[in-house]
Amino acid sequence: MAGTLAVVGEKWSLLVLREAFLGVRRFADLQRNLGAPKAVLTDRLATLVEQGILHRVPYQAEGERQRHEYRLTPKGIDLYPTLVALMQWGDRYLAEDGVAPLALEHRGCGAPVHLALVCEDGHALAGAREVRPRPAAVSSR
Amino acid sequence: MAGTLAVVGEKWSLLVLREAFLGVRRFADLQRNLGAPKAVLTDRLATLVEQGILHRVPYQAEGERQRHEYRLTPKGIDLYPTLVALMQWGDRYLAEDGVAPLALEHRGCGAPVHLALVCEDGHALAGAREVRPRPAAVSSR
DNA sequence: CTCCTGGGTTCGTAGAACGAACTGTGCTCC
DNA sequence: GGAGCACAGTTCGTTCTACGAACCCAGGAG
Repeated sequence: MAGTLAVVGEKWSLLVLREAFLGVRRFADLQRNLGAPKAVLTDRLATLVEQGILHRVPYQAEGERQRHEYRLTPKGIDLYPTLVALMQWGDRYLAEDGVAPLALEHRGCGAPVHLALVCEDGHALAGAREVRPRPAAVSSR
Repeated sequence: MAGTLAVVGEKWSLLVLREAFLGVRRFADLQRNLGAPKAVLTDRLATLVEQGILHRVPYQAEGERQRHEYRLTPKGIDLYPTLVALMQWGDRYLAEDGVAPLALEHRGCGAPVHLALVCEDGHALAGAREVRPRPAAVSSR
């Protein structure tokens, strides 16, 4: 977990990924939506690419010169639950008007989507208190 | 989501919360386990308390003077899925020996626990691609 | 030829994190 | 009853990072 934070825990990384999940792929759009300094954004994108979370893809729009855009790799897509978890907590505790700014719905069935803790026997867990952490192997650290 | 990151996105906050979920409550233990500078830890604990995520509880161990410890509030406990999400991703992509350093099991049934995306009609979703984001109300932001 | 836009890089400054040293308080042990 | 110790901080000086503004370069449009 510390490792994950080392990879995506820097100030703008997760916000960049949120934009990526919303379909924003181009540098200028990211910069405008986030309001981050360009230098920082450049750096965050570079480390995300380096970590294999984003992929730099060249493309060419009609009547424009070649540019490149940033797309999520499968490794990046697997960060989705993390983003959803942050969103849900924010919706619950920080939504001023009681309305979440972004709703997630199941494509096709239309019902709202949320994260749940489940165990492999199929039980749904109510909360953290039903979970017991168990250290795997006794190693260093 | 940006709000959530503003609250718990600073460098050590989520690590402090991980320790809290593992039962570490005392300043010195946190400081030892995390290796963070004391000044930073003091600051992070103060803001977490201020945000209502931790609670500062005085206690008195036998034969010791009064001290205080930090406990999770319900608001803090609701951050559990976020922590689990980060953990799962780290286990999948960063575990060197292929073994997760910490397993979560369902108290009572013993089966491994993980996070799942579900919709309110009870369908389990395979991944981010089955989710459609829908902006709620068009406001200022 | 000049302007504009996308995607950067290069500054100087302001703020944050770091480690080490210091403070204070209530133990226990000699 | 004084010395030492552990816990919980605070203070201090240095280093690292973020920030905003300015600059650069390429290609297309006017």
